[in-house]
Amino acid sequence: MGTITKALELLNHFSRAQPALGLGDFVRLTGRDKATVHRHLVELERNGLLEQDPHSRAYRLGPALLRLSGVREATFPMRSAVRPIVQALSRTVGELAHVSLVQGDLLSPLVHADPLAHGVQVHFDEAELLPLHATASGLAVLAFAKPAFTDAVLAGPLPALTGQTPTDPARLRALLAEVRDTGIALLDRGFDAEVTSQGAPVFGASGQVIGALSIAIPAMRATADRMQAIRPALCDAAVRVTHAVGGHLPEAHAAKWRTAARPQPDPGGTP
Amino acid sequence: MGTITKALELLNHFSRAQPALGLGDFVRLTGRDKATVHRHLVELERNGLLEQDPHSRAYRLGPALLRLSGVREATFPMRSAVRPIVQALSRTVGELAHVSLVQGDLLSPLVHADPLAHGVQVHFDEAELLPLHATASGLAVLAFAKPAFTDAVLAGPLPALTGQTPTDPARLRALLAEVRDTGIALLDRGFDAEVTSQGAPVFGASGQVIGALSIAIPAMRATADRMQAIRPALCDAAVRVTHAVGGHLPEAHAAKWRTAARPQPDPGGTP
DNA sequence: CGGCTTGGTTCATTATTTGAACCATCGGTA
DNA sequence: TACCGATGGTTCAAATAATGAACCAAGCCG
Repeated sequence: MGTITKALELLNHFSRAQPALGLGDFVRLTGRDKATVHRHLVELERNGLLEQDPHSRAYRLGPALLRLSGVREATFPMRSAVRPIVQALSRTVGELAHVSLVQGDLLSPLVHADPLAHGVQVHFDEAELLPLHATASGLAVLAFAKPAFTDAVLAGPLPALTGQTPTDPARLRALLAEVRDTGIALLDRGFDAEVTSQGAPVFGASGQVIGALSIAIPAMRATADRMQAIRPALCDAAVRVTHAVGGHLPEAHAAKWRTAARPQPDPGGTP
Repeated sequence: MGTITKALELLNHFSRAQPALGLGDFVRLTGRDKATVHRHLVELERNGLLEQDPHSRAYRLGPALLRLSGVREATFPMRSAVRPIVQALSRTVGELAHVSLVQGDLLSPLVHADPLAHGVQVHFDEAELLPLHATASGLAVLAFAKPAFTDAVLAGPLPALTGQTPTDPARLRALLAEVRDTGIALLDRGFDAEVTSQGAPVFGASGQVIGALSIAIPAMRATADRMQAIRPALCDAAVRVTHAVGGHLPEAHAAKWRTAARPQPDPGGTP
């Protein structure tokens, strides 16, 4: 891993819950030497990616991020193109929906929409990076990613976040095969002990997976029927998101969703 | 200069006018070796700060910026706190106004507001970093910055952007003395041959300068009277911006503005 | 096909990052 | 006042990672 990555990874420790971190916090979080971390922090600050509170000496995300994200949205308005689709989906199914994009071997949230239709609601922090092996979004990505990428992820550490997180590579491969069949990933309480989610891949301009669109439901409301009922809307929205980001849906996938999205005609099995 | 800074400086070459750049472009812009630049680009991409178009192979700013800037604004809403003040100022004086913050030895725009009151209007690209020695904002900053900082900047290269750019350190120091006197910086056609601007410093929590609020006017409309007439509104807005960002206005400065902002009672000179 | 441009890779050389030990400062406490 | 423990920050020899000249590959154009 290069120095640049080591420094940039510091940025990923910020979240809504932890908007400011001190030198010591970073040392604990990264396990790196204090001097190293400090130099990285100073260099990030010099470039405006961080900002140091002159009194508490804690670091927070810097103003350059606003400037740069502004340029991106002004010239390549992916978030604003995707947001209405996610909002519409969230409204029609009455549950939390989000689009997240692959970043290294994690998923980085792009937008989420909260329908606020129920008293109990899945909580989503757009700042937190999501693991690939423990989320429906991640499975949707892994199932359609280049084999080399999937292999690399399955070879890496696969921490169990709940008692139900799939951590065995063999079991994960079986799950991925299912996802490839249906075009949709389903994961019950793999990331959070009280959440079930269902996701569909989102593709980029040359037909490669770039992320996923998912719906997260409190496990208590997530009956098999309900999950099935959601599918058509999910597939439809995933296609729209793919198009909104300038992506191209592989024909194989389009066909899959035309059938998979349809309510199962006969659970007993058809020829 | 560290490796991290070298890599992050690549991000500063993007703008609204140049939202995507190829490897060769960066090599030309930075003067660094192709291999080096390429590695930096790859590492920035891995961390989501850049994104590569799979077809054209050009790089553009990445989606991680959206996520990170979202966290910053959610937890430390500086931009949204400042925007209304800048908009109001822009509306009352009928000219372009902007707040920019110090970042290394440049200014990084935070917000700008366009009143759209005249046919001819100053154009402002929020993505472009501004030099300290050639802008009213920069002079406002240099005048009140720590001497070590000002010295370092004046010792560095001071490129002439127009025929009127002050590039002589001695002349710059004279200008800064004037700025310290009035609390306001005025610069005529130093950055753009057709623009005059006037700026006031913005202070941080411990009373140090962190940036400036400026008004930029097409030189043809910038009569001395008009520049003078603008001052009270500019000072007032700068105080509000300082407070909005959680900053503290040094008492010396507050006093200065109370007098400087008032229309000059007698141009002939008073005791 | 050959020449030109652009993106990307290799590997010996070189400069930069690294980290253990050290210093400074703050807040609390006797 | 002196002491203590925490926290942020700095130094300099040792080790590792960054560098760039030369090279390869793919697309484009006549």
